[in-house]
Amino acid sequence: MNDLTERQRFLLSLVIHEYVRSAMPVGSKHVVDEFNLDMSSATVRNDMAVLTDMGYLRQPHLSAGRVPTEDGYRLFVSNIVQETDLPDSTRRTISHQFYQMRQDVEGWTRLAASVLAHQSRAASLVTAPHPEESRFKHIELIAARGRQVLMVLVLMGGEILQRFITLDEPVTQEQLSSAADHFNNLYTGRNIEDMSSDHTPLNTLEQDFRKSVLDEMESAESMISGDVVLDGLTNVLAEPEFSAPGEARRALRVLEEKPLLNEILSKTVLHSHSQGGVQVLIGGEGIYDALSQVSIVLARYGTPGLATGTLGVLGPMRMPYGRTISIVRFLSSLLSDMVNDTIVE
Amino acid sequence: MNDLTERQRFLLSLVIHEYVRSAMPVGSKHVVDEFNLDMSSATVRNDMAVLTDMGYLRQPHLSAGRVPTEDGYRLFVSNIVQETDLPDSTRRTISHQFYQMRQDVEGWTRLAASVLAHQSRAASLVTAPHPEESRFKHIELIAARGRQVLMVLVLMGGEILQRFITLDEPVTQEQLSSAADHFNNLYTGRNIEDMSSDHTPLNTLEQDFRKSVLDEMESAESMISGDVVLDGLTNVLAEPEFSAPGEARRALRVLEEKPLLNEILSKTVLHSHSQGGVQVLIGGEGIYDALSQVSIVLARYGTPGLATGTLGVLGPMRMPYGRTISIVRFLSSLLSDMVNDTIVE
DNA sequence: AATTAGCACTCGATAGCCTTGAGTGCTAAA
DNA sequence: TTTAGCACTCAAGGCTATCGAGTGCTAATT
Repeated sequence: MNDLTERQRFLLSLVIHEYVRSAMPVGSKHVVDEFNLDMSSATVRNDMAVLTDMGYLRQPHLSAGRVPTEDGYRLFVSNIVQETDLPDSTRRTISHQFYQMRQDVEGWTRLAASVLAHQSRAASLVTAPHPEESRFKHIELIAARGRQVLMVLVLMGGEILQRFITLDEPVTQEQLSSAADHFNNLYTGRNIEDMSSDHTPLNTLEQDFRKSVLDEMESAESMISGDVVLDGLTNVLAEPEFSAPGEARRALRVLEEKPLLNEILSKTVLHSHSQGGVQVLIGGEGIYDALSQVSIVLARYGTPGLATGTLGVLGPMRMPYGRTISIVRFLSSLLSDMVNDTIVE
Repeated sequence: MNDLTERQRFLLSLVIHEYVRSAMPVGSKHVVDEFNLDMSSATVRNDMAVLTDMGYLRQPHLSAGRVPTEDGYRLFVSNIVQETDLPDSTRRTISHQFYQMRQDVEGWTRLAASVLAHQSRAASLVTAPHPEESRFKHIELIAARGRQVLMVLVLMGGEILQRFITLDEPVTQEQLSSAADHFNNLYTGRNIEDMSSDHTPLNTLEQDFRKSVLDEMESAESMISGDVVLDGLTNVLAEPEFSAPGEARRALRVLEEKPLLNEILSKTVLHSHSQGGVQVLIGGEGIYDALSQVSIVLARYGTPGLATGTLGVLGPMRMPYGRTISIVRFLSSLLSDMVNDTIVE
């Protein structure tokens, strides 16, 4: 496939491996020596010339070794790379950490981000699980100071929304509790549409709250992902490609600019090269300038239709893809299990 | 004070201003020209020699200009600097942003971090408001899948804790609701001690939950601060002192390593140089190696005894202290007002 | 036909050397 | 006490020479 001989693809993978390891252009002789190849450097040279012509390799300077191009990485990831499985002991350790966290939903995302960052030695991002459809589970109304009320809204799936509401006139906790009870009896299990079309008579206070509840549920539904938890940003700073002034900044900025990040998280599902559920976005793909030096390995987790989230890793394009993909896949399935085991329905 | 003449202190402040601006060693002639001083460079030179002898300035190389030392910055911050107030228009814009966020408690900390980062052009950190004492306000028990129960615990002050609990046997939502009601009647407004010494008879299920509630409240109380929200990490990467390989990493790592960060947040209240409520930690103060290149400007906000949080800025030691202190102070008072206006009690 | 040895060539990186100039400390005059 | 004057220091920048890893091409070898 792709007009490449088996040997050329093999050599491409060797060059990528070596470049990932050393971060320096890889020469023909170097490859032969390093991997004890049973051919001469001239042979390698010829094939490398072909790979360069085809756009998979590139020479930084005319007299230096070869470096993989974006296309080279892409070919490698989609056709050549094989995942390097995590050692069993590591898998067990991680599973155990999550088991101990099973009680603390908020802790999951933080733990996932932390584990991803450590294992991949890159920056990680994890969004909390988020239901695709907002369905009412439970409401609690709590009197705060003055005419303020704290509304705590629990959705099917376990998501908790909280919001302050300022009323026109003060009310008692009893009135609030009664309104909450009323809602809980009326709406539990129903989605926005259901609730909108319901015309059970409500008193003025309740009508106010009903509007707030619907508002909140709608904004929850339209949100693609909840908070993004980041970790390991400093890992990226250790990479040599980001020692040039401004490069590190450009790369990490992607993670701090929420609009851009959200766009990438939502679009990437379509645009990128998939590896059985794990998405790999290599170097901006000509679309995102800010990503020109980095790659992102992403996966969704959870149960489609119910609650899903996204998790992934951002690192230099010069990244150990086999290993990273394997880590992301493992954590994705682990988190899916967590979500499924404890989902509120 | 401090054996320094008025002029020497004045010159120190000029050198710091100029160094903060240019990031380059400041020479005697440069100071005279830049600020149109009515004295000769030789005079400045003499005073700068004195300041150097006293340890407030330093020469990177024997033939270059002067750079402030940690002690120099400290003297400057504690005796010389005057705050540069934010323009009224900026203050109003910020106040308005917070006003629009008034309903969304979780949004406060994020907004505060974002504003801090933008205004100070450095990295910012904000912890959510956290009550010093855990007092029970409300509990909600929600059946999840299998024998799992989602416990939602609201504390006085508005903090919401959520946790999954696995029971030995399945129970109905009715049983859960009844237990929750019981707790709400029994414990509202009471603290841990109160609750521990209460011996109202409870059924087995309720005893289990009571233990979980107390556990959770205790761990909330012992937590010094909630989640730390970070923003603007990439701002720091633009600073020239962090272009040296590894320096940026060392500086930002402080923010990613939670144990270290927590230690600093808690200890700093005592150890550092205060500016009327705003704490300034300059260059690790010989204690924290990781901070040797950076300064942190911190303030607590909220109401002591009720709920408090911490917010601040981390930037290069070469930082516009007057401006930064003023920003931190402004946001601290703004957040304090927010907390006081909407506190749940 | 594919592989390999041989070779001339390219060009970034490193080292050495020189010049430049901003900044210094000191001394003597104002 | 301040300032003018001056000799001195030393990093930074420019120039040149050398080095060597790596290349592409051609001709010989398998």
